Amino acid sequence: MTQETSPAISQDENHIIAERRGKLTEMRQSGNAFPNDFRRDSLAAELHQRYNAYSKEALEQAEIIVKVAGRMMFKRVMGKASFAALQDMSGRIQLYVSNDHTGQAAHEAFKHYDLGDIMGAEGVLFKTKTDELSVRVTHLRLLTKSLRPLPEKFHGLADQEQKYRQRYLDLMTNEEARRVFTVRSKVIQAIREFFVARQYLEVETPMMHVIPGGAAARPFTTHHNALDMALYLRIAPELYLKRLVVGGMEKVFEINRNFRNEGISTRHNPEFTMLEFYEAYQDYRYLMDLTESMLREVATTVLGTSKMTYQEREIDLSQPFARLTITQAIQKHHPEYTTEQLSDRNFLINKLQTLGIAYNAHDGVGGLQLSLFDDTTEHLLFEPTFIIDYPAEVSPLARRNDHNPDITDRFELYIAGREIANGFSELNDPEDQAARFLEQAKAKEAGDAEAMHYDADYIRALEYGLPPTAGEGIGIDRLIMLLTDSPSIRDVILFPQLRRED
RNA sequence: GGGUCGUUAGCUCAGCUGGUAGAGCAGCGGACUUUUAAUCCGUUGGUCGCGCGUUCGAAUCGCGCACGGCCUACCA
Repeated sequence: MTQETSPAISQDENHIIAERRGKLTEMRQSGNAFPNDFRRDSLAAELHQRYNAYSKEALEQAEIIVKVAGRMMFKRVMGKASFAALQDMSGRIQLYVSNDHTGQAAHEAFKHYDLGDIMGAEGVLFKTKTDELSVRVTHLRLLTKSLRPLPEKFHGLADQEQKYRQRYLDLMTNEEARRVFTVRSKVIQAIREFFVARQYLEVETPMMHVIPGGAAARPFTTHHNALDMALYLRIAPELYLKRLVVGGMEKVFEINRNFRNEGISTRHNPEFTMLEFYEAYQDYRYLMDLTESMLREVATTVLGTSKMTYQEREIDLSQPFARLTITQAIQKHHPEYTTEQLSDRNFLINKLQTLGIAYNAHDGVGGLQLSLFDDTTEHLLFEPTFIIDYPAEVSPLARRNDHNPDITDRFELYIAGREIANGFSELNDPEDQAARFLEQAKAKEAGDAEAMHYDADYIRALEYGLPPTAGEGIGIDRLIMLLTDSPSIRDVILFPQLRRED
């Protein structure tokens, strides 16, 4: 629009691009090089589904005329006849282009078409010697000239960086990439249907927050010019969704992006997709049951099964998920710790120091147990496991347990050694919430960059009365990783965050 | 941020202890009317990521930088 954007094709571009550019110039001279009047009437996969079962003879007799369009992925020229494959959104269909049926002039023109060109073809369905459903082309048109050569046809695109930067190439050439992102789309669709079927309302709350809240994380900062004020990209939608419950939306959910200004890894992208949902008059135990059914239902709907393989290990979502407290989980995997030791502050501090695990010196027993758990046990929770009874000091938005005010009615769900979900009975006591915000604000002043702000507007909302409510967040990207057997979060995000290219 | 591995033709990759860069695919020219990673003949194509150094000589050895993968840290 305003300036050349890199990577521009330079004058001394490689000969392949120069060759193709020459062909495009010829097309421009002989008419509209970018026509948009071809309409297809069939998709590749539909044709295979409907006609693969036909015999050669039956197909010839039926004389089925189809119009297909797509990108040319292979081309085999054999003198007076040729084969090519068109790839469309559903799959591939083979074309048979020949002097006899397509005409000599059109066939000669076809010989100069390039892999990657987008074309439209009309013809009659038939089956080849080897029984492959194909279109015997009568009319062929080049719809969009491709100037750049495709990645190698057999190996596809292998370079990880290029797959992420130029995802379209990955999608063009790698079936696995298409599969992963199709599954992703279907999973989100299935989740939506799961909640809508239960009378949940889908909502969208602000992405730009005046006070970032709802999670312990560092936000991205931006600035609104007209208002002349700092804004933060949201780290969680939680506080807004609970305001909606105050307003009477008793069942709400949101599937949208969160932004956290932290490191990047195979499990972290600065922007990631989160499902959050809230239901009034329910508690965290109900959420655990609901989560189990949802994951089972989504997996069954999308994959056809609730059993899957993740990085060569079996995950079975059909069995009831384990439910363990933090200390039970530690002891299950590290039986050497006694219950007495795990409730002894001095023992825990000693142990954490010995193991070289970072911990907060002000933490009580619960926080120290959690530090030990995070470092020694979390990664071992391969089978779906709910960890329950989180300490209040690390759960500033969760309701205190009725029998033990030091812990909250909260759980996290671990699968394949990773946190997938975090849910709790919501703290709806505005005075307790105010006190906890104050503690967070104090921690922030003491240097904890991830501590929460005091959110007076949220307290005001609670003072109108939040019904007893259960709420949960599920990391969608990580869930997709499990369901698609992807080792890196970058494999399930279309355009993961990378450094600038130049 | 730290550690580690990588970056060679448009793509996939070789290139040993330093001796002036190669294959397959793609491309170009030719043969071939049912191919399946089509085949056969001929052929074009390289700032070996960038910079500095060591050396008579560097894709190869050393240092620095850029980008990426993996591990790790912060986190979901």
